[in-house]
Amino acid sequence: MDNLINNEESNKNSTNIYPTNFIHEIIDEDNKTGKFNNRVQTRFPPEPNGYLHIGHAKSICLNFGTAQKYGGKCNLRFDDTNPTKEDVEYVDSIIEDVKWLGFDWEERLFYASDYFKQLYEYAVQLIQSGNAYVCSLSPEEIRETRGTPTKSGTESPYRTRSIEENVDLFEKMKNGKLEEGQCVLRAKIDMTSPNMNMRDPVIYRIKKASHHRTGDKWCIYPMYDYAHCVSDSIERITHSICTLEFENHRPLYDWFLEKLKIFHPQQIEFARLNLSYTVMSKRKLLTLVEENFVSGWDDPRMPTISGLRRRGFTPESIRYFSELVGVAKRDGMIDVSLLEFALRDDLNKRAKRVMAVLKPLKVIITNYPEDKAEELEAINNPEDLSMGTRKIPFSREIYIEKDDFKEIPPKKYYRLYPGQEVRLRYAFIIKCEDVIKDKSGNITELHCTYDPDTKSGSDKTGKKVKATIHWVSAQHSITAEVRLYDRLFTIEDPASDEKDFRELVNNSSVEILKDCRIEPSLSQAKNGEKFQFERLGYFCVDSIDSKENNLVFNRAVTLKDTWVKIENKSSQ
RNA sequence: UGCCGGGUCGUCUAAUGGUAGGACUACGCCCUUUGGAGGCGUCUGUAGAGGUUCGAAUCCUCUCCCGGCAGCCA
Repeated sequence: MDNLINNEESNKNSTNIYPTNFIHEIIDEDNKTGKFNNRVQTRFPPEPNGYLHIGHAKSICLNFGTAQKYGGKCNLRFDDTNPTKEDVEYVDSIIEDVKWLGFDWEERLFYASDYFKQLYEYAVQLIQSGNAYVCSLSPEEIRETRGTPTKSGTESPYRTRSIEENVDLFEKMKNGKLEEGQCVLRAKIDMTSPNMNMRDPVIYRIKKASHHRTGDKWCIYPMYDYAHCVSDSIERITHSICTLEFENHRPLYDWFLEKLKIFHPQQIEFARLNLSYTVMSKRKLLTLVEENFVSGWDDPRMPTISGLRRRGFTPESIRYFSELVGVAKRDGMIDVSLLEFALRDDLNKRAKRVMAVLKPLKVIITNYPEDKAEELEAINNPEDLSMGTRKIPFSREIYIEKDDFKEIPPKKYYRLYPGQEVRLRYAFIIKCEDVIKDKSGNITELHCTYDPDTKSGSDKTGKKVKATIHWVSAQHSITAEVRLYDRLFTIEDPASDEKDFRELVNNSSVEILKDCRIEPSLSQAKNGEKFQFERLGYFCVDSIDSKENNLVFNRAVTLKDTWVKIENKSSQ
């Protein structure tokens, strides 16, 4: 009985670490039947033509996570078969991002271009077995003869060329004797197939372009459908996991491997990730970069891994998010609030608390001595007392958040207003006595009194206040820039809108605050370091623009804010 | 009008012929020296119609809806 309970417990635990999904069920079944000798080998196969985004992160976590769960391996393989679109800049960024996410491909860093020679030889085999031919139709003619989804295509007049002629022409293609567009190598399958991918798809095309790895060695390059399945086969991939749009390609994937009679991995498709209020297509992301809607691929508003990293996301939070979204074949849209939840959940446990005033309002504590300053003890993280405490300076003049004062308090407003008392976090209870304004009626400062007997930790007065607000000492605090980010698009699904996505960009997706006041301990903050600014949110030192004497913080995510909800409700 | 794949709370995702559950969101309450965190609770769901069955989200039939496919892109 005890054993049974323990087993159930441990099963539960392992389920928590590796949540199951339909792909793992397939693998379980394969392991039962011994299909791949109980071996599990996956791969993450990006094309180096853009930066990785959160959708790729899901795929990375799935592929590496699946390998981990089954004691297998996951390769990193660049699908670099189109030199005109690819670049080492992207290779480098992808390597950095996958590593940062916490995954290790050990020595298994591969490129489809590593296999160009083998791919070529296999193509010759296809010709020799009568399964491929060189087609001299123009690109336009190929398109015209392909038919449409509802109308079958017609066979190319070059389909019946002799094997010798095909071998000869293919060699000429390889040797640069023929020009781009003059001919291609095609698989000989079925021009009447209801699956367009099977209507004699192109295997090789001529591209007299320099490749970022093979240079000018090749002037013919294999197409995805051919290169991908063969690359998987060469690497002895067992489960080739890809997104739904390749489902129609699976018959072709299988066809090549059957004709070549080589190791046959199983392709499995799952639904790609869509996130609300952003776009995920590389083309659109590139447009945002090129047309300066954002500052670059790593702009903190971008859904790219590098953007999220700069924004303040942690690898842990992204991996957790990937777990939360699940894996299925149903197309869907994940609410960005789930991503934010994953980050808060992580940072709540780990981020050091600190006080920062974003929109400062000066407060003079009139009954506090002018020349006095004292140090108060603050807890670094109430969720984790092992993170210790620190000292924060307190003095007669402090800054509080403008929002924490209202001359005329709305209903349910608990913070400062004339005559009202609040506690200063880790310090004293103060009471607002006077509101000082300039000639035009703007509030310039508050005069308050404090109760010396209410010091945090040693308050014996039993006084109760409705609110605790954050603050910094005016003379001790330092100035910093803080960037507040909001969603990049104004609507949930920019891709589905009839308007061009450029028109849907949120014009106020960033607010830059230059005169924020932060507690002095922050002068030591390192680039990339993350903090909770108490009551405000989680912030990350910007890794690009922040300098020792000019700190810049990015707001990664706000804290949940009950007051905002109350405020919104009463204003409706 | 072709082929392929999908339709379970607002959003994701479980239940694999046997109590429709979880997470996020929203709302409410408790707690709180962060209006944070935490705790408790509530709301809301099997696209439709038939059928098989003691019993159907699950199997069968039909209908409806959504996505993908006509690059010498991946």
